[in-house]
Amino acid sequence: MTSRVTLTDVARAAGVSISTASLAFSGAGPISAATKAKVLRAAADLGYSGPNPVARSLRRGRSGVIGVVVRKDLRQNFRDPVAIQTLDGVATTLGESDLGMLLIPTDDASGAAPDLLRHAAMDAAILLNGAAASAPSVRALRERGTPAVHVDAAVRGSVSIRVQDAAGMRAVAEHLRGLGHTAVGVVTLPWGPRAAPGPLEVSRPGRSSVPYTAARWAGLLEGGVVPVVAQAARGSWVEEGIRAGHALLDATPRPTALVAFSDLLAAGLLLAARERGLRVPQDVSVAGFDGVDLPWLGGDVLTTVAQPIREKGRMAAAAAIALAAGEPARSAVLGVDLRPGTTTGPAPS
Amino acid sequence: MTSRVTLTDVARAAGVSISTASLAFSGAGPISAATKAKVLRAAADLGYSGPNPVARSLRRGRSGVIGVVVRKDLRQNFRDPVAIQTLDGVATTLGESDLGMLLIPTDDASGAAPDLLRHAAMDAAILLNGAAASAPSVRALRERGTPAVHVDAAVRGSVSIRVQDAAGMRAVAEHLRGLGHTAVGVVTLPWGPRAAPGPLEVSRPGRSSVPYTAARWAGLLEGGVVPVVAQAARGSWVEEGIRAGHALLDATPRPTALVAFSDLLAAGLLLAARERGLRVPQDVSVAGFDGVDLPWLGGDVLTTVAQPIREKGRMAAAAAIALAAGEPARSAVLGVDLRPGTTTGPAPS
DNA sequence: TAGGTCGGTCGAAACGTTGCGACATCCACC
DNA sequence: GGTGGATGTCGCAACGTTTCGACCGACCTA
Repeated sequence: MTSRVTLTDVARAAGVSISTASLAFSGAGPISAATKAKVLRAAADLGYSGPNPVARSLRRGRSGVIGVVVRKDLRQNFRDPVAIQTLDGVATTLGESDLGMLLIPTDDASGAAPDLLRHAAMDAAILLNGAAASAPSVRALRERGTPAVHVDAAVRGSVSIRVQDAAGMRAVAEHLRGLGHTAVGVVTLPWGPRAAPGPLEVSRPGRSSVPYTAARWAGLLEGGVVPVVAQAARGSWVEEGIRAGHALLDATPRPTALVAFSDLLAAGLLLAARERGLRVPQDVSVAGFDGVDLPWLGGDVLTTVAQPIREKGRMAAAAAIALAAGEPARSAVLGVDLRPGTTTGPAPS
Repeated sequence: MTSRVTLTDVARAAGVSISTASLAFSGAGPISAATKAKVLRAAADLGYSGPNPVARSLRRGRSGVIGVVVRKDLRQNFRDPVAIQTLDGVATTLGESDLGMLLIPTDDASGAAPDLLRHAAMDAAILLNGAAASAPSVRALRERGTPAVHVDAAVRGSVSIRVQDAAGMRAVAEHLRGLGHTAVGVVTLPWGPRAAPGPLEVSRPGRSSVPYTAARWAGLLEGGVVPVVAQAARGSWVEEGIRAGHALLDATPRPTALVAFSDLLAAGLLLAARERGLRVPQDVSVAGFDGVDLPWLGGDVLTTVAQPIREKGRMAAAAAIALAAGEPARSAVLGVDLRPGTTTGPAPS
């Protein structure tokens, strides 16, 4: 039902050859103004709305679509301001090049890549958020020969766009040490696709299989902070922060500072502290990671590490565009920025 | 660079005709197990990863892609839990049919439909959130002959999926009247693409050009509540709720109840009231619309009208799938449900 | 043994474009 | 007046698939 009328019909109606009619639309190649007008006129008369995109793609060998691989549960995915801003950056840059953005939800837990990923028409793919960098997805793209850009994860032989996770967390650690904190509690992002959420053995937590989670933990240690108690979250959600917050504040001796691997988690920590009647930062300091806006936090300004999220998305899109065109693309690691707020202060004596 | 090897190569390598090789993949039509295995074997050897989706689409006359038209600024769009859940519903249902989801950001303000909307390959389109139902987008789809499903907006001659906006707001109005409130302040969703945000003339506000905003306002009146003061928001954001909340609470006499056209706005109202040291609901009642989770609200449970957001998305997707297949689809208006919480109470005497 | 059926395979014709090379036509210039 | 270069226009061959109808054995039934 799309368009029954084709370029052939238009050409016939205009009294020109198909090639000429094509020129009138593609704009590439010499064509007289008169002929062009004649063709466009005929097209309008027939209700022809431009060349069939599928046929054009086939002929050109490019679909004009970039696949964006996201977590299956969009609800949880998009509840995360980081994911949203990344996506926004991607959309902005793709839009500037008039490229389509095909959303491909994948389920990390299931062992197989979705059909869409294996069969949809696309010139390149962007795997968002590291989480989607699960083996099946990556393998499926390899098999298809579709070039891929990984965000927040380094994959051998692929382009990746990341931020300085370790350095950022190191800065937080040093900030807290400078304030005299020695008893620090931590809530991390999920430790791995199949790792259980909840208490984490602080002495030897093992290495997280999520690249940025591992890097942030490492940064903490590099900065000289060895957490006295830690919790792994199920996701970057406020509720998880609240839950973890209570768990961490139950520890004895009570930590004087809490660090979260995301701002949403940090917000949860803050709320948990408030629920217990603890003053922030007098009784307990709280720091996060990401640098997103949390307008509902009230007067507090969260101490956090700002990462250039939107820029990350833009760079990923730019890389994907290059790869789609057959050009090389470079990986990048973007800088982060410790932004002290009102939620961290000197350790209580 | 996608796949240089084609079905022709595979057929040759397997020693069968191209048609037979095609059958081995499409599965449609009779083919002996032996031949099929032979073909798949040859395909694996050559690194052939299945039929080229573009060529298949051209031949089949269907692209397997549904366009989803959203507001240009994804950041603001996806900050809205309603939009996200709708999208989640759409994604779920499309995923079940292995259909692709092409995100098409549109700028309502600009007069033209984006190139993507006019030229991308898709079998049908879903216009989300009413906001995207601006004339240029709709016209562009009409011209292309692409069937469209409108969410939260009724467009003549198109399928639309909506909720009972008026009835929901009427229920809120009756609820508040039952509690004895007579001085009610309101913050609405944007009044129109070009309408100025800020104070609204309550006696004759004019008709909102946004369908659901108009319907909710009408519902309020039907329920017997004539606002004593009103503010139009710029969008469904907490910050706007806070701003509007202060403006509304500045009115004299101060309203005893505040109604918001969305839960995010209601959350803002709540925060504004708290900032002023007002007790909710003893000093002022607050009600919202949507029924989304706001885990960071603290102990309060917002009185609101729950709408089946995810279901709305699913129905829109189902309708789009039907239209894409050339089948008819029905419009629908989904029911809503007043859910009294702890934020509304008797009017102070 | 002849006729009918059916499972399996194949050729060829689309699907709707684009772009290369060929071919006119015309003007300018020596 | 002939040569050369623009300038438009056109035919034709892809692009990689699917699908329709034809074909050909083999098996079944009368």
